[in-house]
Amino acid sequence: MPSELRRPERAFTIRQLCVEFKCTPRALRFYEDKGLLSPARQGLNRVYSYKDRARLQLILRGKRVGLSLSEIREILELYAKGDGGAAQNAKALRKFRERIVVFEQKREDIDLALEELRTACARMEQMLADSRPDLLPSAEEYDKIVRARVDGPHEVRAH
Amino acid sequence: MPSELRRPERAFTIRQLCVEFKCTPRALRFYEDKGLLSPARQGLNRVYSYKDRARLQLILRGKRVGLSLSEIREILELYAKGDGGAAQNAKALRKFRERIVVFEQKREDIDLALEELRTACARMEQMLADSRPDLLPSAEEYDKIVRARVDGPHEVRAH
DNA sequence: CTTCACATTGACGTTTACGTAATAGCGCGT
DNA sequence: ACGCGCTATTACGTAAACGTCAATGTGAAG
Repeated sequence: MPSELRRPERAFTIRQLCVEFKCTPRALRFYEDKGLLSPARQGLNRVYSYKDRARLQLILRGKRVGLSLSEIREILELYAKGDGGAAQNAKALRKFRERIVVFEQKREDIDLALEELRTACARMEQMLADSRPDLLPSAEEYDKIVRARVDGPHEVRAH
Repeated sequence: MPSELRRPERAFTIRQLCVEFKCTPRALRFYEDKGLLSPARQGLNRVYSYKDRARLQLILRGKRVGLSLSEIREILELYAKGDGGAAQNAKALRKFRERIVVFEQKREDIDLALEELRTACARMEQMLADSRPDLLPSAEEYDKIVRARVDGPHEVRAH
C-alpha cells in the first residue's frame, strides 16, 4: 500500500473513497445510516479519516465473503471497544470464537468449490485440446483476466 | 458420508432434504422456480434424486460463500452441459477461469479476516487472563461451539 | 368416515442493500 | 452574476430471497 494513504492525518472525500473502492456515495451514506461508518464533518460535507478508510475496507471485505451489514456492524463494534469491562470482553471473546468457526467453514466451502472448478477446467481443457485446440484460450488472455481483478483498492494515480 | 445416501436409486422427499440441510420447503421450491433444481414428480409431489441432493449441496455451499442464486445457476448450467459444442465449451472454460479468480480472492479475504479475528482473540484472552482469569471461557465451552457447527448436512438418524 | 399431517399452487408481505430522482446549498472559474 | 460540479438530505423505487398466509388435495391412522 502506498504509504501516503497510511498517514494518519490523511483525509478523504466521499468521492475519493468511492473511486478507490469502486462503490457509490449512496452506499457509503447507507453504511453510515446503519452505523458502520461515522466520518467527521466540515460543515455538511463528510470527511473520512484513515481509520474510516480502514473500516470501509473491512466492510467491503466482509460483504465479499457473504456477511450481511448487520453482521459486519456487530463485528466492528466488538472489535472497536476493546475495553468496556471484563464481562463485556468475555462475551465478545465468545462471539469472536463463533465467528472464527463460521469463517473456517466458509474457507472450506471455498476450497471445495475451487477444487471442483479446477478439475472441471482441466476436463474441459483436455476435451478442447483433443477436438479444437485452436479454441483454447491463450495464456495472455488468462493474464488479462487476472489483471482485471476488481477486488482490492484500486490504485489511484495522479493523471 | 453415509453410503446409504450415496446410492443412486435413493430418493428424498422435500421434507427430508429440508431437515438434512436445515432449510425450508419454500426455499427448495423457490430454487426450482429459478431453475436451479428440477426434481421428478410422483403425481404432484416432488421426488428428489441423489443428483438433486448433490445440486442442493452445491447451491447452499455457494450461498454460504456469498454467491447469488443467478450466479450459482450459471455455474451449475455451465457445469452440467459438458458437451454443447466446442465453441460453447471454450466460452464455458473462460467463465470458469474467471470464477476461479474470484474464488481465490474470496479465499484471501477470508484468510485476512481469520487472521484479524485470531489476533484480536489473543489480545482479549491476554487482557482477561491479566484482569479476570475467572471469566475466561473454558476449553470445554469452546468444544461445544465447534460441535454445534451448523454447516454441513446434518446427520439424520433413525430415532 | 373423519381427522391429521404433509404435500401442492398461488398470492401477497418483508428484509436487505442499495438505485434513482428531486431539491437545495457551496466553492470556483469566467 | 452565472453556470458547473460536487455535496447534502429526503423520499420513493427495486431486485433478490425468501416468509407467510390461504385454499386445496391426498394418503395414512384411529
